[in-house]
Amino acid sequence: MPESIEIELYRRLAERALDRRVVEVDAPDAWFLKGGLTGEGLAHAVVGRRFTDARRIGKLLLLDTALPGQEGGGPTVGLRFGMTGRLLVDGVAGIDDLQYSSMRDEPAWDRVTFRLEGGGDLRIRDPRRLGGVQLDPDEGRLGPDVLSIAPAALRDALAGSTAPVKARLLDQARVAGVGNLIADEALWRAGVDPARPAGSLTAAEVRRLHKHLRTTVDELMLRGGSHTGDVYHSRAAGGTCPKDGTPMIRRTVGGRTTWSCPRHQR
DNA sequence: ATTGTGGCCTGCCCGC
DNA sequence: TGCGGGCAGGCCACAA
Repeated sequence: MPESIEIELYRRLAERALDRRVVEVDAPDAWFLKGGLTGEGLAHAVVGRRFTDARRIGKLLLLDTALPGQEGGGPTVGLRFGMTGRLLVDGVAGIDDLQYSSMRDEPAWDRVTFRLEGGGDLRIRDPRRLGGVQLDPDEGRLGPDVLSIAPAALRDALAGSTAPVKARLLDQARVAGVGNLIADEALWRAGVDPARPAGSLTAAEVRRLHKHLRTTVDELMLRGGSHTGDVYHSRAAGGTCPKDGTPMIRRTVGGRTTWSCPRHQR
């Protein structure tokens, strides 16, 4: 599913749409528009403007707008992809292989399309409609981004909490961009039990988790997705730990299906 | 405030 | 071969 890794790849793809005037907006699915936004409101906000910047905070993709010849001043379009949303620019997909979604070329799943001058478009295609589009989303609600979080910031995000460390990692207000697969992979690499109270981690464990969070995201980005982790294929019945061969255990932690190694994750 | 739970969405997979 | 019940998880509303 799209986590920060996939959204970052989407962001890079979205840069192809920069500095091209939006000539039309097609938003056939009212449910997909969030925060009271309507199709008319979205069209009014962006038609005649161009996207000036493609930014990302966690799993939120942000497209800034401005009138031609101006630096800014237009609203910001926020795109969320849920777990099955894909971004397409000029018919090119940002991700070839998206777990739990469908790769079928099905235009009926296009929830919002921005048509650009000279042909071409930027569209969000989401079979399960778990994503959404919003104007000027509150960026302040998101914690530091996992791609750049500092050790001290991770420490602060975990300190003093009785919630499972995995739940804290998945809380976008604490750390932005960690999804279920990255959380399981990083905790597995760091040898930390996902169910441990977040505040119970020692300083050394937090440093270790920080290191593995960062390297996990970097590596999986190079490999092409959040489903390319070392432990990914062990997240199934009968799966064994790639480190020590111990049968993996499946639990619900932080409300999410969680796979971990009972031997080396402590 | 913090933490946990349930529901939303629907294509796909599995077993019958 | 067709059918139907679970399943997947990001996000939000709500409860305690």
